[in-house]
Amino acid sequence: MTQVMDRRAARTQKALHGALMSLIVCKGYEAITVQDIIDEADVGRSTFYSHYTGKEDLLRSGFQTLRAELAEAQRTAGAKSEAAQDEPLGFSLAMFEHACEYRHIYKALLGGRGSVIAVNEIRRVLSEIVKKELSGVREDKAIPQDVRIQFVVGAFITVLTWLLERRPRLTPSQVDAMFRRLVLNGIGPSGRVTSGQG
Amino acid sequence: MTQVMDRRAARTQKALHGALMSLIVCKGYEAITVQDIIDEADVGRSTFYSHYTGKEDLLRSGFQTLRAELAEAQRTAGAKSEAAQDEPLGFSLAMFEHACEYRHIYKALLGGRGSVIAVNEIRRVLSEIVKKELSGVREDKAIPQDVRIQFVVGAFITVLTWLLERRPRLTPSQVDAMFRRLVLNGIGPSGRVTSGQG
DNA sequence: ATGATAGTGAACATGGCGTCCGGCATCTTC
DNA sequence: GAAGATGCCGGACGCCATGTTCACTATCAT
Repeated sequence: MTQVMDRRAARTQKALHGALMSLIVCKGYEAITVQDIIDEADVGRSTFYSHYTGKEDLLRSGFQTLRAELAEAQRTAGAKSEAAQDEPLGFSLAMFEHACEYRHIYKALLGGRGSVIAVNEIRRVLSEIVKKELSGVREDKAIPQDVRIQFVVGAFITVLTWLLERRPRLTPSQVDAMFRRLVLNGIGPSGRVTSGQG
Repeated sequence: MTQVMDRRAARTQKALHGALMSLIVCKGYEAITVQDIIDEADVGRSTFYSHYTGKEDLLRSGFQTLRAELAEAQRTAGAKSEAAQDEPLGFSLAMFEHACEYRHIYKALLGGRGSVIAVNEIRRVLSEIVKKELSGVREDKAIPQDVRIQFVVGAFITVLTWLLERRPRLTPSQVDAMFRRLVLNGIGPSGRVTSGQG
């Protein structure tokens, strides 16, 4: 797939991806038209369609890159601190750091007018990671493993979205601590529950 | 707003809402065109645009009804079992029951090709409910209240989506138990339970 | 009965989508 | 390095959905 590709084609695809990213940051995914993309990338209309079936296809193909980058981030983070290896959910800190680095893109993708496709893709990538992390955890309760996986992924996206939209200035470590607290302990045990109704 | 409305206008709006719901179940929100809606509802094109600015507006207006219905469900559920009042997150069981009753609609709205708008609206409605429920809980940790709210809402939607897409045959009670377990205790400590859970 | 209010359906302008074809830059082969 | 093959380029075209307008008709209130 990533074989010797015509230099022209490579240049075109790179330009298209870059254009899409810029536009996502500028005006959000939904509002982007194919015309915008080819205009920004400065390529012909038919060229676009000879590479991708539409803007959705282009976006999806971009997530191949993201997947590789995340895997890389996981690897380097694992090497950096071995503590992360031991802890359950060791992936989260590296992920938060990666997300903070590409804040503007993640924000546009996850927030307000983002696309369902993007969120789903992110969910898929995260699910794979979490699945591996949870494979060593005992499963004695009545909660299926896939529910647990989706629960963790959902919580991560929740915290991440909140971070991107409300508190840009927190450090990844602080956010990670919140995330782990929520996922590992929930909201019940730590805070004393007095009465349900206020 | 809900004043004496011209019988004709009322009939039209009802027909449009019904048509939208049917179509959502049939082909999913995204694939619906205005033409589909007015065709299904058997009203003129200009009539549609005299009531709503587009299909998004029609959908949003439908959530006013949903909001009222949920409030009603909360009330009747609260009256039915007083245990739900005492427990934290007493809203969840009634919500799961409501969702199971309108399974096909929720599934089309939340699942695969659903709209961002619908999910956001559902999140908003749920956030209000959860906010009230959590108002009595102490907040001494480093986790802001709004994060906690979004965490609960996210977990609820996660479990609900999973229920709708994977396990249609579980009872609301069973699903509710799973949800509470996850939200209150998390996935970390294998058996640690502080609050008495059945 | 008579205005007033609301719905009807066809036609129109707009704009994005996806395709097609003539033209040309780049790669291969000798 | 020249000539043919490859395949990208870009403008033009048809299609479809959107949202608006207008002359006309049906229903409501007085």
